[in-house]
Amino acid sequence: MNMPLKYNPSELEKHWYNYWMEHKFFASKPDTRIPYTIVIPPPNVTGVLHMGHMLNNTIQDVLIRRARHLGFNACWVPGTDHASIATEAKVVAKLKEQGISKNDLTREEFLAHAWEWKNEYGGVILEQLKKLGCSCDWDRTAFTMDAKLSDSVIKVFVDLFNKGLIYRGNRMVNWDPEALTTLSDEEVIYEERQGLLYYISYQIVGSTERLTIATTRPETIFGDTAICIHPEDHRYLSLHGKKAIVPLSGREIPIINDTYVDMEFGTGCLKVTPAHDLNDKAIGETHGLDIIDIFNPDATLNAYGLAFEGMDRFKARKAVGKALEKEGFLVKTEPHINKVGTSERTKAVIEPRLSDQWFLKMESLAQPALKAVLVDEEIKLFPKKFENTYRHWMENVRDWNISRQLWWGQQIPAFYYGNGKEDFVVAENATIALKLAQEKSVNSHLSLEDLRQDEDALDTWFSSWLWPISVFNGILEPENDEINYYYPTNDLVTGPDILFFWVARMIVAGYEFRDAKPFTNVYFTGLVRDKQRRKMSKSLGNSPNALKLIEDYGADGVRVGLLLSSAAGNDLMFDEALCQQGKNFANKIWNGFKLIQSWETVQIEQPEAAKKGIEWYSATFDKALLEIEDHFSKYRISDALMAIYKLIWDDYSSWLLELVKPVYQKPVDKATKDQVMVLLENNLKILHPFMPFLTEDIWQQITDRKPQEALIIAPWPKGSERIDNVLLLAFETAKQVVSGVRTIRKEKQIANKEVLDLVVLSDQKPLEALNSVIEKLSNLTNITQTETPVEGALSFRVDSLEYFVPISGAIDIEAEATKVQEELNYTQGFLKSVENKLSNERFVSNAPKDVIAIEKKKQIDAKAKIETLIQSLVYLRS
RNA sequence: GGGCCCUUAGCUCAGCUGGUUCAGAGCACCUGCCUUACAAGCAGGGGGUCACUGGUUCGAACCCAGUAGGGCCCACCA
Repeated sequence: MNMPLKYNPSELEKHWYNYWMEHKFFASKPDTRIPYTIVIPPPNVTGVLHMGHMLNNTIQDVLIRRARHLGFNACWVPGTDHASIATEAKVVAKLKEQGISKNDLTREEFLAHAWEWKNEYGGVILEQLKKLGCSCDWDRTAFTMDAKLSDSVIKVFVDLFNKGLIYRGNRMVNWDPEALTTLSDEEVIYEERQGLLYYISYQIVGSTERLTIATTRPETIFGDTAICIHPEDHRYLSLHGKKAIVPLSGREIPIINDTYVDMEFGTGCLKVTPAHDLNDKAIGETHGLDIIDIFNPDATLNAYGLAFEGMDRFKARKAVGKALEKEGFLVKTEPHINKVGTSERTKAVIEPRLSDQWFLKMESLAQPALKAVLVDEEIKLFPKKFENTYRHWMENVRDWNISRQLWWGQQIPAFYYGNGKEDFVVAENATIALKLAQEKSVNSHLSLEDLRQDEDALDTWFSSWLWPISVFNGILEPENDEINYYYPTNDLVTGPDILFFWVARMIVAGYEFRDAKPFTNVYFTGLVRDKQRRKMSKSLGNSPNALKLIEDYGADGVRVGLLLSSAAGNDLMFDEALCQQGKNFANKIWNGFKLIQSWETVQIEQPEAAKKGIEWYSATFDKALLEIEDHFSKYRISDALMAIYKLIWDDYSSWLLELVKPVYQKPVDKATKDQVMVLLENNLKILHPFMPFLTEDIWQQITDRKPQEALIIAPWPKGSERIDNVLLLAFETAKQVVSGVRTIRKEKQIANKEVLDLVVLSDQKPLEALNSVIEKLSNLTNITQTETPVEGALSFRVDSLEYFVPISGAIDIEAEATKVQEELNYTQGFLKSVENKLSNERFVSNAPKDVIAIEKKKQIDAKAKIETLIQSLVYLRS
């Protein structure tokens, strides 16, 4: 067979992906096997693959492929999220480019554009996942606005409303003036901003007195409806019951008392603007204050802003400041750092705003979800530290604002039939709504035309929180076979940034709608950062092009590169060099295969060295397998990969292959080739989840295979329960001897080709078992034993035995003696510390028996070694 | 302001119930090698006061307290 010299990923990847698809290896249907299910965290439908997705989905693919090897019915459900706010913003921007304004379109027209956009670009990211090798069951691809998923959302809304958990309320909400919608608390990111604290003086009505307040937002004085002071503040006792005049507008507002005011801050006087601050609103409610909203939805000032009407809030802030200064109301300004809420999506500064919104009561819903993670441990979070964060959020969970002033999404199924506050009904559709409305209003003449559906859409997360259920249609048909088989799912792999948005809410939804957890394990990946530890972001332009990486390094190389340094929960400092390492690894394996493949076999006896080597590698493999299992069980994916990496690179390639390799152009015995091939196959099986393409390719090259023999579904190797530790230990010693000879070769510049002798100084029966291994790897003619030191030879020590390599030419006796002396000094020091320990009575009486035994063995070994060292020294200097 | 976590080799990180798997790994680095599978490689090698200070202990990277630095989450102080 002709093999290319180097591994060439791009063509092979396409080929094998098609092969897997063609034979439906990714597809899953309920059967008698145990299911293993993952639902993908659905990426934004209009998104493109970035490094976070790559990491995330590689891990999922590793888990799902491993589950397939282990014989589970593995099902990975892919899909996308409609991402209402982000997608709507993109569609609006695109329309704007075409000269179309959203305001000129009807809801239906706009949605038509949005769907068009979705249909055009919606599949892109999923196609990119295929390039990465993701083995999703693509027939199951779901979208959060598919008919069934949307119907599920509506059903759930109606259900929760009927349970009294959803309510409509006029509340202070987070308003994004750019997206023109409200945001949930979770979508607001607080940032420290340098600003100014303005000290403004207010005239007291009917007096020449003035009082000074401190504010960061002078533009909101037009919304002031009171000045508030602390009732016990001695400075202001005279002001109780008086009124003040708002500068610039001239309105009279009351001066009120409330213990909320912090006497220490600013001047101890607080201006109260109930429409634009949550606390002010609370004060306003206790004191029955008016509410004056001074902003338009886009955060420009409205008519209350008088001369500043139409001006943006930040421009208005400066302008008002100037006007106040000009009119003599501004006492001073001070630099001041405050925290400003910004929109996660648009980065716009959030404006607290009073409006009618829909809310979901969370407190009772949170209880089972809290218990499941923290008490029953039905759901495990990896790393565990996130349980603290989870607890904190869940215990202080606030009602969830679920309405958004957007069109792209599920429209809120509330129907209004009149102008009264309670003149609405909630129902799955207009027909049912009409019936309910007729009953509620006691007006049987109401018709469909009289109903107005709420204009708002639901928060995207209000559909994705159902994802693990709704992809199996478990809301609409709660007893269908699929949901009963696949739910609860097994693992969820996602970023910690959506712990609250998504993970916590899915847990809530799971218990509320299925009375069962949505998944068993949650694995949180780290954030992908660049080498300078900066978050990867579009604006910084530091995010590499994911597809370009796959082109350059191969999907397998990129997968390895990403996984190698991504310990669970730690951020991953992405460096392309890691992908290079992955690519190198692929090439290494490729070449290893090429070597075996090239061997001609003949019927000759298997060399002893090969036999021993194969035995040893089998044991090493079994041991590694246990270690790998352990890593997987703890979701230490990176460590599992590293264990395989070292197994294949060091143990398999550097030791085993070198050991069984025939001399150039000489044939090899059949047993060796066959056995090494089996070992290679086992390597491929455990590596396949990480490097699916390369491994499948080699697997199929080893021999012609039927589809049912494909590597992707090959059973995971069964390791031996008992590991031959004696052999492993003996081999370690042999390796050290080999290293010893190699070091001598290197130091004395003796070519590898030159055959050497090795003499072991020992009065005991020497260990001959692995001599064949040592001879082969060190290129020795034979190993002999002696009871006296060898003259004119270089020496080294392994454990308590001394080895001699006789060489022609002069030996630098002094150098040899110095080397021995140094080792003697070290060993004597070591012995002293051991003996100190052993002569310490408290150690002997307190330490466990086995620890003492170990120390005693150390003592004996050290003593023996010292003796041989002294002998050598005496001999060298004689 | 409250809570959680981190600090180990040049870099990224392991190090489990304190004791020979305790000072490790990968990469990077240095020195030889184009030795016929692989220079995308092979062989050999150097490198750390385990952030700092104190305590507990026969024994501390590991437990406790404090200090310094870094990160994350939560929170309405204008």
